[in-house]
Amino acid sequence: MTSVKLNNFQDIKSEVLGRITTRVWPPGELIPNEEDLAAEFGCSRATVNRALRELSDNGLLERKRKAGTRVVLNPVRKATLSISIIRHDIENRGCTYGYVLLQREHIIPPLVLSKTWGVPAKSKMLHLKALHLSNSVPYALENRWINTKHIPKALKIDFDVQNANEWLVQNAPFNNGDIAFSATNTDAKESEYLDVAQGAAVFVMDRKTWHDQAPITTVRVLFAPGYRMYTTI
Amino acid sequence: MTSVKLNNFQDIKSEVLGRITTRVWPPGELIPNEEDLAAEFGCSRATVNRALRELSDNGLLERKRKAGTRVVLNPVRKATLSISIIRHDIENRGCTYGYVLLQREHIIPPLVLSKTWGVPAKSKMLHLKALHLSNSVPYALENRWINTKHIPKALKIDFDVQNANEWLVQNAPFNNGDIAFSATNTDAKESEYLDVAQGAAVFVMDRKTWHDQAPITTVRVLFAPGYRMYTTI
DNA sequence: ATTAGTATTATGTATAGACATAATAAGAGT
DNA sequence: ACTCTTATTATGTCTATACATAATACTAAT
Repeated sequence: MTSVKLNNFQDIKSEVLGRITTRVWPPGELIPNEEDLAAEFGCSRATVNRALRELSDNGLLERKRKAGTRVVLNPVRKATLSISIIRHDIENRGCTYGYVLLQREHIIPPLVLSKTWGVPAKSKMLHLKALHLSNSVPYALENRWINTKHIPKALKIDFDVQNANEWLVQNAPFNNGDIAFSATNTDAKESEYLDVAQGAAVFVMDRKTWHDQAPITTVRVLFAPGYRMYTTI
Repeated sequence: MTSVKLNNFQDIKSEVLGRITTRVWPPGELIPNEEDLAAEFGCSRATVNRALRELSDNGLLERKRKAGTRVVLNPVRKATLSISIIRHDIENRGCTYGYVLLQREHIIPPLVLSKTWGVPAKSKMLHLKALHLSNSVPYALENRWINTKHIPKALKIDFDVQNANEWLVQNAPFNNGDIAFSATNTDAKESEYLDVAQGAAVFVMDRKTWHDQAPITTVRVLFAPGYRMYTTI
């Protein structure tokens, strides 16, 4: 019964969202097709298309050619989270960032790693351990492997002064990667570095990145207790 | 030098992505405007616009009217993660889902909660504790508060047989919410429910949802050790 | 010089029309 | 019945054009 003319896709998005949440169009229901909605809203089909496409991207609608658009039965809400550079996280909170390289070695990695990356078992990789500090307090402990076969330049960089994370971002672009988040109890060494009691629960991020098929780097970051990763739906 | 005609926005996206990653357009650089790119790629401006808009949504480009489009200096990669219903997570792995209600009470919540939600301090809320099982093994422990002022129906539901998560999804729609992920050591009770050693590190999700301004529910879920949340960049 | 007003520019979005494509339904042939 | 072909339908996308809007640069008036 909205005879109001909706002129932009944002308005249409929220109108449609409203009908979903107020169950005018309940879960599983087939909604009118784009042409009909365009007629109802007094706009073009392209505008309706964009609104519905974005809602579909957000996981609220399911769209299939010929079959039409229906409200998702079990809305799998999609949240986007920004994986930023640790220094930015810290500085955005008004704290001063600090960085310490704990360890650097060019060695043959554990078999698990060369296996999962599909690189020869005997080829060396660059292994770095570093600590990120916020106001001189341990913030995150980073354990990184760099594929020097693909990024030989990395061997010449002095990671004592240059943060590996930031150097890689600038010098070793990647186009795909995967991330896993989990929790773990710190072992003796980790708790020492992070200055917490052994066994303290810490938030963990494991990330692997590739450029096309070539592995770039894999990193495991343990965030000091109290760390929270936020997002909105 | 690509004299190949790119006819769809996907091709243009990957071409532009390629130029970013191979540093033809290095971080911080201003790239040609949409019209010029359209001419180069032999397509219309609308097509270029969509490609660039999506790359901007992914956090790779920064676009400003009049100023133009430039490659982001510190690419804050954006990962989208799907917050699904726990039962789906379990069933998707081919396991059988189980659910046990541990506790149900209609009580005045802790002051912190009524404060952050802006509800009267003396008004009761529905408090539920439940355990999600995968193949009869504890998978996640859920601690939930439901705003019965806004969802009075919830008081009449038998959450012994009906999973609160799923009932709410179907009956109490929300249009915004926020989520935080963290890690914590289990206390005595939690470790008992999850059948793990006390102090075990567990992955935690805290979620609050609203419908417009009205708070719907807040839930804290502790996932049994070993849980990992995945996403890709 | 400072301010107010105007022009310029690149992105943001809408529109009408066209064709492509996936999924389904209907019909024809064996 | 069964398979193959042919419509039909709704979404997916492209095009050309138009105007809106934010941010900047330029210009005239005080």
